[in-house]
Amino acid sequence: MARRKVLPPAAAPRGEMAGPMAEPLHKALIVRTALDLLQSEGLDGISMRKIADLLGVKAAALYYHVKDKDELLAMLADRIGSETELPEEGLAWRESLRQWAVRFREALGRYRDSAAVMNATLVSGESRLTHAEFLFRTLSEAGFEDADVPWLAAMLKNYVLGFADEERRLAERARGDEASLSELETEQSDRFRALSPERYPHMIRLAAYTVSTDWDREFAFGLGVLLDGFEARLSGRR
Amino acid sequence: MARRKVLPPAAAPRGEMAGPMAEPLHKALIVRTALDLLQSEGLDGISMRKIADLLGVKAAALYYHVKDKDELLAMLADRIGSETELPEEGLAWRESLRQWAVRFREALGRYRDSAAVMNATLVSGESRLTHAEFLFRTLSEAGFEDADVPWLAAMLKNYVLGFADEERRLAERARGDEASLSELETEQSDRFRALSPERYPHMIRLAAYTVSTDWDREFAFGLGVLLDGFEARLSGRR
DNA sequence: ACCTGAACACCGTTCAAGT
DNA sequence: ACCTGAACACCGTTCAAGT
Repeated sequence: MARRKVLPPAAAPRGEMAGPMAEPLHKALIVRTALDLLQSEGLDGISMRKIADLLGVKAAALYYHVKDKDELLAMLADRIGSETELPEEGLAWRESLRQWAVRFREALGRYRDSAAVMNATLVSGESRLTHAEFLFRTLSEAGFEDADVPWLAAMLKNYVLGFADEERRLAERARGDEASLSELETEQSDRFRALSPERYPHMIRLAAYTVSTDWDREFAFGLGVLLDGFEARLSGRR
Repeated sequence: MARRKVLPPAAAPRGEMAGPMAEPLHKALIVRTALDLLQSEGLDGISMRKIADLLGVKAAALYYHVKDKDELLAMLADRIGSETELPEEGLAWRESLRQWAVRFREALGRYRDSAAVMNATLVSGESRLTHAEFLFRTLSEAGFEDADVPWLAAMLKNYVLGFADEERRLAERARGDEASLSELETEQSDRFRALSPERYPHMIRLAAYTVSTDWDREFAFGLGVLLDGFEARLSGRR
């Protein structure tokens, strides 16, 4: 059983900056490899054994550096989250939250199954805490009630994650089939036409809108609706 | 390796009603057994081999009745969805949607990891289609733009699913630890106290609100915010 | 300190063969 | 028609042992 020799994906920075408390070099390497694997095979394709293989090492070796797979996934989630840049200071709260959501979605879009990875783990790493702090601050300064702030923050986060997850599910259906886009659409509209017109009249009438979706527009639309709801809370209270 | 003999969970109704086109009796039995397993062990604990074991049969036998595990999960999702009763006719759209969301959440609450099961599969079964039709109809009759209806329906569905999923994640943390509720709360507030006050001032200030949550109140709150957003769309357009 | 060998206790799925 | 035996190609994790 020949083991294919694999070059580590982009050599780790091993400069003299590495002080005494230097972050365990291999942890970062493992995370990066796992991220590559996530990209190429998706969440289901990620396994301790494959990661080890890519690193030219036995699976057991990983457990010297990492507690278990869950810890690894949490680190992945934090890495993905860390790629969202916070909006600049001084924006109005609504624009600030809007930009955060847009950028968060973009970051999620850069990795396969990223929403599922985020959902599989609780907030723990530094980057995700920073994002929570940003949301809390923005909402507080906007004048929302203290008790409402964590709830609103969760809603916004869940909106983006839920949206990204749905996008992924549809994208997954397209993968594998050759003619990804148009074929999927005709297939879906066939599914709609097969429905009983007496039982599902509205679904059939609106089939056209469901079948071919402009994801960017849908995301912006939903974000607007959600932030309108936020705003209502604000003007209602004062 | 003694195999424990297990009585099938509630004998299947095998009356003379079973005509020539009778639904394959065993499909229903498999689904019920899987549902029991979901309840007792959670989504991760569900496996074809365990289901077969509970039925006193070999795993391979299941593949005579069911295409693969994904199909089984989709059937589970549809069963869970089917336990949501639609609101009565004649309610105002807002109250109708509110009730639907409350009942959907209740149905999800009756099974472990149900939100994850729903998310793992696309809408396909009859019950989920019926729910979609209900949402489409209610939104259409409320006067929303045709193009917006599917998007709004998705938002509401995703709100409930996201909420239920978050609830589950927190509940999972509690499981296993003995003093489930209060211990979890103190543990969480310890995590907050450990945060750097310079970096996370708002998170620390609002820790009390994050730590002990009244899930019912939070759900109702978020639902109100979301429907406010819907309403804004309506009054803006006309 | 860091890694391997080997094992344990699992998976989903296929398929020829039995009844 | 319905199920079993047996195999294939996988999993995550542990732990004594090697260097």
